[in-house]
Amino acid sequence: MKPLSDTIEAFIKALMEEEDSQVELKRNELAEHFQCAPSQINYVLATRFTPDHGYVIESRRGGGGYIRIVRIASSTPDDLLKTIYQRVGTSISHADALRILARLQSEGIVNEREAHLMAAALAPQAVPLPLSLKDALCAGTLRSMILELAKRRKEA
Amino acid sequence: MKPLSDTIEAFIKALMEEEDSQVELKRNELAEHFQCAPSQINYVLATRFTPDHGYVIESRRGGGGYIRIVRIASSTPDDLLKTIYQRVGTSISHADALRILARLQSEGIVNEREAHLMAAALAPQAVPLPLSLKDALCAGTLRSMILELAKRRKEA
DNA sequence: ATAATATAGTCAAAGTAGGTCAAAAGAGGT
DNA sequence: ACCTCTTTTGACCTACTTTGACTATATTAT
Repeated sequence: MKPLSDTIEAFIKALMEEEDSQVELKRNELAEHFQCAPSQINYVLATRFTPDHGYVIESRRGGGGYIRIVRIASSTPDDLLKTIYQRVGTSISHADALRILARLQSEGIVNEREAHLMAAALAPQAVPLPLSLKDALCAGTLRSMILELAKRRKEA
Repeated sequence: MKPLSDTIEAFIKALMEEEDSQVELKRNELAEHFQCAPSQINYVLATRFTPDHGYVIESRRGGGGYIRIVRIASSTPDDLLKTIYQRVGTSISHADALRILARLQSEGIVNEREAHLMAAALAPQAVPLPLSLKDALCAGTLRSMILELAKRRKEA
């Protein structure tokens, strides 16, 4: 049984397909539709529609309130790589790193196979490291791979 | 009386026969079915479905969690991956790791871009680690990527 | 203005599910 | 009996999901 979150995510993405990379929805209606707590919607947004994923959320409360999800217009791939590189910084959680990989794939900068390969490189290794170091290592590896991608773009 | 582990192993293998060398199962359900501790399942996986045995495991926790077991096919490139995987072991020098990447590329298992991406993941990170750990980390990362390649060959 | 109503946001707790590890139990060999 | 290897279990851990109580903000009615 797939978790509701996945279903809601797919639902929203389907909507975005139709409407030019942008949807506006009512939190309560959506929650009603899926028979779940309204905050469930927030959870889905927070875990699957973050800026790392390439989305921006706008919303308003009160009467006539809404939630708008906008797909960030992609600049050139090179700019994007630069931005992401900086975002990674010197420490990043494994979960955030995976979000960035999803982004790279959805932007067509890497294909699915490459994304999985990169994810494999980031997998929590059997090397027992203190948590603080792990995030640093994750960042270092990811940055290194991003640089490689950027470099190849130049060469091509 | 045959140990439970053998029975569970056989059960899983039978499942894999039906479903194209690939099963997805719920740890708790399986444990329930065999009236054993859930961790028993992990034991079976750890002792009978390792990469050395030709299997790769993926899993997810939380609601909707699962364990997927994928059998690595045994055509020639797969055998090579298997061999290389064993060669890597639990510790490998950076230089040796790069040689292995060269090999993977010359065998046509990865293309140049992928080889470079993998090399980037293995680049000595700016994380200060004792040399012994670095080689272990290098091995872990490389093994992880090799498994990913093996898995994808199966899926393709 | 103020109050009522309609939304959305936050956060922590509960729920679900797999992972790890070490100790206890069992089986076989000497 | 004793040692060793394998199996089995349970306590504790980590990760992901779902919910609900409480909060914040906007609109509408009085």
